[in-house]
Amino acid sequence: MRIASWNVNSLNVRLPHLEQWLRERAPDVAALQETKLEDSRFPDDALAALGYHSVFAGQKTYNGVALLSRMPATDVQIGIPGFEDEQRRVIAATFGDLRVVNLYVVNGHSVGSEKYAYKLRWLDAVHGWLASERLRWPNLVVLGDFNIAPADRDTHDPAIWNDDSILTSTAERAALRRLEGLGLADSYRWFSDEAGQFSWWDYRAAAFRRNLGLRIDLVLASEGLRPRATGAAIDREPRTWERPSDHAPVWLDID
DNA sequence: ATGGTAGGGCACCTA
Repeated sequence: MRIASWNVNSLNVRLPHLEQWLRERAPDVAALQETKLEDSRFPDDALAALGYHSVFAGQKTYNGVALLSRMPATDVQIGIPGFEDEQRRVIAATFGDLRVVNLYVVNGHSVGSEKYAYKLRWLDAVHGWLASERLRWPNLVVLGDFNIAPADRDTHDPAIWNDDSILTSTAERAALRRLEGLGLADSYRWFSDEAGQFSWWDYRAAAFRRNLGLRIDLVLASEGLRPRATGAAIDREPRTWERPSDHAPVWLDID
């Protein structure tokens, strides 16, 4: 079973990319972020033609998340329970014995900004919710665009991406570690200790060609899934296509 | 190099 995540940065623009990628990589579950589409415009018919069910929570212009799956979703949850938020950043659903939580974590703009405070508040609310999800579901996968690079080896330059930089600051990394403290592991690290493996590259300054990136798209999995895990990947190929998303798809394969 | 590029939507905001 392949569980994937991809920040598509506008599904309106990236639908052809997504269709090709679904055909080639055949994920069983795909979590999408930054769909930037109102629900009435979600291309569920086109995705159904490829054999995927869709559940989604979108809005105009910004944010938007979706879960595509071979089997229908049950127990769909949109948003963080008890946390008022107009921004569509969270959708969760159950597929068989697996609970899947798709997150588009707040970017945060810059350390100390209002958006940064919102990011930390939002992550705190996610932590509280996931603590109960973790008890309810032994097989829990929390994946998406975390907008946090877990460690220095997940950045192209730790001098730039330091304790005071957005996406790598001390408080952001502490929030990520708190989520991991619930018994969730960065599953990519079950398979690779390599530095310089990135999932996002800025559109500017030829960052992809120069591999100036960050690994901020993560698949956290409950420790009980580790014996079932058979591989993890960052799929750089769609980043080489014409008019790409700035993010690469990532995935975890489990038996 | 406080720039650079991309998406949405038509003036800037977000990333």
